[in-house]
Amino acid sequence: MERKSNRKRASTAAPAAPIQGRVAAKDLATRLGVATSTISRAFDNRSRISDEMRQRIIAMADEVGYRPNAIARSLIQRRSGIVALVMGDLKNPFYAEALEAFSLELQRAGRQLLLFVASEGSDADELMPQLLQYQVDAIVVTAARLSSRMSELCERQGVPVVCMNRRVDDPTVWSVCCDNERTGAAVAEHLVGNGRRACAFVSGDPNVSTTSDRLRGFERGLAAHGQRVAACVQGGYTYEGARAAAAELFADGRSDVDAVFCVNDVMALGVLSYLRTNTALRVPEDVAVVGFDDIRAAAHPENGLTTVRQPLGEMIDCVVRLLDEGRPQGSLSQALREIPGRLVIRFTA
Amino acid sequence: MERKSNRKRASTAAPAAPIQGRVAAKDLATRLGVATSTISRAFDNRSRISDEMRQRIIAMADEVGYRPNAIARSLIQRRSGIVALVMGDLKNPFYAEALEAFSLELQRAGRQLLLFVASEGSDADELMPQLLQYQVDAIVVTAARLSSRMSELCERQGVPVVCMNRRVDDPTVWSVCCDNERTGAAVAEHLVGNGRRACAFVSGDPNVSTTSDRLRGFERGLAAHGQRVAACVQGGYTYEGARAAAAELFADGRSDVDAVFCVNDVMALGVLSYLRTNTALRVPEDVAVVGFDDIRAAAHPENGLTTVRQPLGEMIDCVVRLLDEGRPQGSLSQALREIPGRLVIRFTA
DNA sequence: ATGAAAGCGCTAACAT
DNA sequence: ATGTTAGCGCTTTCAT
Repeated sequence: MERKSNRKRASTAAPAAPIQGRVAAKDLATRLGVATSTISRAFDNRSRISDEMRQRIIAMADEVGYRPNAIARSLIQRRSGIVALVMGDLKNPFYAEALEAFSLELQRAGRQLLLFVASEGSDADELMPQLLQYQVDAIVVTAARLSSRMSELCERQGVPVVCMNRRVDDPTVWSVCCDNERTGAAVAEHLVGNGRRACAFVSGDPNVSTTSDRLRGFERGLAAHGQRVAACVQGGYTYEGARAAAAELFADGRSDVDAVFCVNDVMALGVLSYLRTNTALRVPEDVAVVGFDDIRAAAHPENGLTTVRQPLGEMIDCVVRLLDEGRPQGSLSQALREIPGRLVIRFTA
Repeated sequence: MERKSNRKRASTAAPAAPIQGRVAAKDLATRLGVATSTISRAFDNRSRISDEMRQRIIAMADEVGYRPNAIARSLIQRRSGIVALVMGDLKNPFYAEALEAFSLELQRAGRQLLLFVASEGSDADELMPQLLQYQVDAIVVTAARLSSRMSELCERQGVPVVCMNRRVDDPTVWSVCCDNERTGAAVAEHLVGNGRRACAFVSGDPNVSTTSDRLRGFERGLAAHGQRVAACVQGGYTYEGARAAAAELFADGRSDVDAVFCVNDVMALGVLSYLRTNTALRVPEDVAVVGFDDIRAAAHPENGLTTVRQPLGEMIDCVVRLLDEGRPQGSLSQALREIPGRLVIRFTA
């Protein structure tokens, strides 16, 4: 088996030649005295080929270490098998868990995951052109903004987009969320039901649906009992941000706030930390704290955080199913999948 | 501009046609009355092409939304620009942080990241063939085992492999680690220096270098002061596992153990939690706790965990640099890059 | 500086 | 059931 490439190897500044000595279908075909198309068929289960021939080919392939080149296949099939995932903050364990689950689910489906991280502040826009070059079959966006310009770009290329844990006002893009508004209301019910009279809200980015939907529900739930949100501060989605927010909330040392609903668990843990290490206020006696996501740390005994469990598994399943649906065809509401979340009551509220 | 594909569109069970209406170099070329090779040159900076021509082409490309197909380019250049990353447990914030940093670094270098997660217990082996099909330029493995059979497979394909946070006894594979043994010894020094007399060790998988190297250093450091490891229990790398390990360690209620060194922070936090919520032992007065990694939660005021900071940024930089080096050529020790870690003293030891 | 032509490795239509 | 042929979209010689 000699190398048959007559192309001169770039001996210039090429940063190491990664592909070399690979055996191609042609090589196998020559060795076995069959056509390359037969080789191809041996690796396609729905193809008519004799069992005996397939055996021979697979055996030889194993021997010489042949596997079909997925890049070449993608080119001709115009389907790469690759799904792009644009993520925001992996420091939030919720997204790390989501990523792990999503990756496992895709692997099971025999698809590949091309990962992009939208760094602090930046949105998904800059990454889009780069990612489309790789002919991904679909794009999943979470924890990052997606402009309508980019949505149009994807539409033109015919690439389905699904936003996870984000609701987008765009009927050409799928959105998969927890039913944020209803669960927001449920949190309010729970707090008021336990006699809380001054409920504060610690938000992330108020322009993101995840935050605004939960807040709207929370307000509605409070309003049902004649209450309003006692205070609304920004926590920037982070533990440190939430500590600062808590400092603001309980600054004078005897704020009347007796409950805090945080838009995610990371922030709830920050608030908890502040209350416990910087104030004399007791949780839950003096102040109740509620989070959102139900990350693993929420259940740790020293935290015992009351929170809303996001149905991560179901959300992921839904996302993966939508990948094969193409782009949504119907109305805005048809492009939205809301999956019920559940209030998990532990010890902080 | 009409679609020029005469290939019949599979109207069978094709799960939504992801690629459609895309504009190719040929289309651009026709519109501009130039050759496709000229289009190609306009997108290659080191190519000789007149500025004016390039302008025209780029302008038209922007107008019609053309971008070169990276899949086709990969095929001909035999270089995909894709790096595969095989990760283990993303629930450990250290790996989530590592992933985020690595992704950002690759994006900066204009390369793509194909992510694989080796699910619980499974190793990287099953993923390898699948991943090699995609003609990745290099493979980074972390938090997963890599068999020598797989290493050989990669060698045959000429694909460089670098193991991060893992030391592998294979001179054909790069290993990038913190200097685990030295820092393990430093932890022992610190504990003994503070008067500890019965130091326990909470390990992960004893067959993984990360654990065994740290333990060896720890033993050496203790031995220098005539001490030995008082007890060695398994924590399985998890918070829950570490709580169980701590329960074992302090079962009789008055174990003589006065220090615990955990092979990662997640476990150290588990031990801390157990001590604080299930025993009357005070940290650090009665028991010292030391972790490894310096994840963000270690610095949280309610934890104040003394730990070893892994030089994550430097490690990532090193990994990315090695990707362009091809496979290591020299001896085992030349294939190993050890980067100094640093003991960060907070309040638990 | 640009064009023409070959071909990366594979699959799929069309033959037999 | 297998072979022949064309071509996916691009880059890269080789000509001009």
